[in-house]
Amino acid sequence: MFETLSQRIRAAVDKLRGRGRITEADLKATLREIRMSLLEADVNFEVAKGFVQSVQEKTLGAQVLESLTPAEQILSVVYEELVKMLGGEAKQPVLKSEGNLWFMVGLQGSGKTTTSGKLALFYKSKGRRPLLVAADTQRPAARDQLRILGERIGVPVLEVADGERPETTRTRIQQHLTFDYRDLVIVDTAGRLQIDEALMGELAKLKGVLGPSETLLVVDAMTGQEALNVSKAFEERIGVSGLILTKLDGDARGGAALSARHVTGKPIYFAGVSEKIEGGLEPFYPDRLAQRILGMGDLQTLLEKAKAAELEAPDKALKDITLEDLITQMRQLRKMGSFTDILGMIPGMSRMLPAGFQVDERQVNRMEAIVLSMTPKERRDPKILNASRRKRIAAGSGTTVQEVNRLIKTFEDTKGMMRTMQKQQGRGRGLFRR
RNA sequence: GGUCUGGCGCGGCGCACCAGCGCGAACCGGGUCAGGGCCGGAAGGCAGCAGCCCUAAGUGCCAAGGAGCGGGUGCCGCCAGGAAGCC
Repeated sequence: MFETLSQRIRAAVDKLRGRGRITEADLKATLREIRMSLLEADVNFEVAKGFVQSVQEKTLGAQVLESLTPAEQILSVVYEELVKMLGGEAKQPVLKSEGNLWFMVGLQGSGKTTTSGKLALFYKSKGRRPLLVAADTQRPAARDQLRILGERIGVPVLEVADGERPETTRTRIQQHLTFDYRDLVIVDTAGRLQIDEALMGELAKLKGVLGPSETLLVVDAMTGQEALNVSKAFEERIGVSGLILTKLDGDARGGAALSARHVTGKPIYFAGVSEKIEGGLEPFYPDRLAQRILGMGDLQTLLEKAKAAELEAPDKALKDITLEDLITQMRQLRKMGSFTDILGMIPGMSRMLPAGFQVDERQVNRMEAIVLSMTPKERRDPKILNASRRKRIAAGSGTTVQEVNRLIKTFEDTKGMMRTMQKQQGRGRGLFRR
């Protein structure tokens, strides 16, 4: 998917490559091509228009960075905007520690049932205990499908009876939970080939009775703009909290996927990337998709260059690592094994480490908890952490003020270290940033 | 009779009280509370930060609706006053 779009955008930008200067006319021509390719990819007209416009504004207003060619700069703006269009930060549905009830809605053929299975497996592998509910009261075949799926992935499936009333379904779910405790109930609702009033009414009623904590709309990415109308209808009649795009691996043009976030205003939680149940569903990452569209290789180097350029720009604030980066790194290292072992392998690293840097998994979890207890502002700018804030964070994360202090110290040290390394050789970046 | 003055009405413009919409609390608001914590042998409980949702004081937008205020306001309407001049 996106191959055509990807090629066309890159071709458009490539034309500017190797040029030292570009005029506004050049830019306009490029943007026009990008817009055309977006439209051809079936991106919503308004979205495409807005996209091109903000790229233009940003590009014209951009500060000229010496180390980047004009083409590279435009590409990086396009990338940023693309990420924004896709929803910016990746979002995930809210998971409480128990009593989660998720409603899967969508048209028949959107892959709703398969997706329910994938979701169940996804969370099962994360240590949750899911329960699938086959809630199509009219088509036994749909229930069979889910039952077979459930057996395959080892997740129990509760089937409704033909014409069963919502109240009965609710009671049966509750009964099931008393003898087999489950913390995530995924309700696979009935689907139709098209939107019809009767179905909507039924779903709305079932939703009212069950009171789901999330309502996930499954949308077939291949259906193009029509998918957006479907989304709107579901949002109006039933209310949707997030989207799951399926069949992203298909050869469709993908415009719907690109516009969905913008048009519906709902975050895309997951994307179905293969027909396989195992690993066929991935959390939706706007930045990764954007990278795929624009071509990974180009972007990797480009983003690094752009960041480096920013670092060198004298008055622009140094783009330091943030507390979140620190945690991401720690998580990765936690997965790989002992922290100190890894660092020890890097020549000269061990002596740069603050004393007492030994970290075990439990410790990393606690550090993570500390960061997670901070407000976004605090994570960005730890300087504002005064005594009362530290006290709050410690209490909220189940740690002590001393531990909070230690984390901040570690962070500051690391930051200092990064700066030194960047200044010294502009290399070594790879360790703490990807 | 008009020009002129005053009052009322209508219209316009301005203000912005209500309504509407948005933003809005690190902790010292509410809900939900991931992560982490606490109690417990366990089963289970409990407190609770961030986030998210809601809300307060605020604050911004709006000026179509409700209530009102203000004019170097209108070749607007009605009433009243009229010294001189002018038509």
